[in-house]
Amino acid sequence: MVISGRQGRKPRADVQRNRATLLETAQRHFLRHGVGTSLEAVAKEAGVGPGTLYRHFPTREALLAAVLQTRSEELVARQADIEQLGDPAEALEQWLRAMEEYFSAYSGLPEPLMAAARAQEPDSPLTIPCDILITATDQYVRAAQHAGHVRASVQGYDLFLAACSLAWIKGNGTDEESLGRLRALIASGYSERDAQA
Amino acid sequence: MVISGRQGRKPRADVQRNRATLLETAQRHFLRHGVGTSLEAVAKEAGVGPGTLYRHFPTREALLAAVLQTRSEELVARQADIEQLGDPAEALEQWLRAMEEYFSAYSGLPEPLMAAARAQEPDSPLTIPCDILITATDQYVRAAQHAGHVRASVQGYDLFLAACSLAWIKGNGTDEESLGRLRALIASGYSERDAQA
DNA sequence: ATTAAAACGGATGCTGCCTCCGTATGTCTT
DNA sequence: AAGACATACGGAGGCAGCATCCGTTTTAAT
Repeated sequence: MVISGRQGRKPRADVQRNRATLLETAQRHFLRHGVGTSLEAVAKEAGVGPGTLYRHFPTREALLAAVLQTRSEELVARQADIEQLGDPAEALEQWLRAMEEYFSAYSGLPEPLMAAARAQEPDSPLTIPCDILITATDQYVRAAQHAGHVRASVQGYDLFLAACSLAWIKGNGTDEESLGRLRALIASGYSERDAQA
Repeated sequence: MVISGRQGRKPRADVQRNRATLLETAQRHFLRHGVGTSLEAVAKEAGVGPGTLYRHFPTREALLAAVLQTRSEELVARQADIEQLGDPAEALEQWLRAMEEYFSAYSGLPEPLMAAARAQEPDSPLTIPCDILITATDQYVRAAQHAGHVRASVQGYDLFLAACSLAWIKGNGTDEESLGRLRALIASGYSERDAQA
């Protein structure tokens, strides 16, 4: 019996090449046509057959998760920026904006995110990334609560849902004005009323 | 040339019968399988061909609008209840809940509602119903503002969006607890801070 | 009963999903 | 360098749903 970590053979070169091309093409199509875009079209434009696409990414969600993975560096970068500023309330707000923008990148993204977030069993490739985001949100929330800026009843998960919703609304074409008002409304909703810096 | 209002002929009996059967069947399918259910299946179960369905309701949205129409009596009834209570803040809150429940009736309903709400040109059969709801919301908002219970910056449209979002979240399977917290957060967001009854 | 308008319904063409397997490609061995 | 073997490729094909079109049937009027 062989230890599973040991590989008897170098992986083939075309595998990684195809995977990279597929990811790149998928990202473009998701950007242009939303998350529901035709996977056949992606495969065709990537110059591979449908079978190859499905072997690399068995489901649409798997492909989506892989594309998001490559894009997650943005979020990490913004986290670094956010940690710079000392104000926990400001940090929370910026983090929520960062998530919202991340979620708005492709139209139709919030739906699968929500579906993955509620799942306990990681039955979706998006579940783990979602949990990471929720945990991160919860940390920002706790910090702001500790500083007396955010109501005690608020949970990170709640604000994750809120960010998802805002992204969903934005993706459905609502004007930036109404969106801004709603965002402010939510912010005012989670803020502690007599908060003073 | 005949005045368009005058009908030369009694409408055929099967027309109305089919229409009624289709609406009834569609409602059941929307309830069970969501708004995205197969229209072919609806037609088959209603005992008509696909052509008949599409003649009566040229698009999925048209069918949806017609189904919602029959269900709108609920909302009207709740409006009557709401007008009973004198408190405008309470009235607004109950109205928002009523809309949220109405929107949650079929999974996948919030999406087309949002799409119809933002459209200026009534290019969708849902646009007019949506506008009615938004206007009604605005009236509840104004009354509550006048009584000093709601912040001046809030608009009816904003809370319509909020109700849509809550319904969307609920439809995606979020537990009732988180949903309740989010609802409270929103309520606290639009309320005037120093409001006293 | 006849006629003509109006509605029916299903065959049809299309797109997209996903799988399966014969074939091609790349890697290791000698 | 060449053969052998594993691995990946790709596209044909089956399936489901959408939306349309037109020959046929049903219905109301005469």
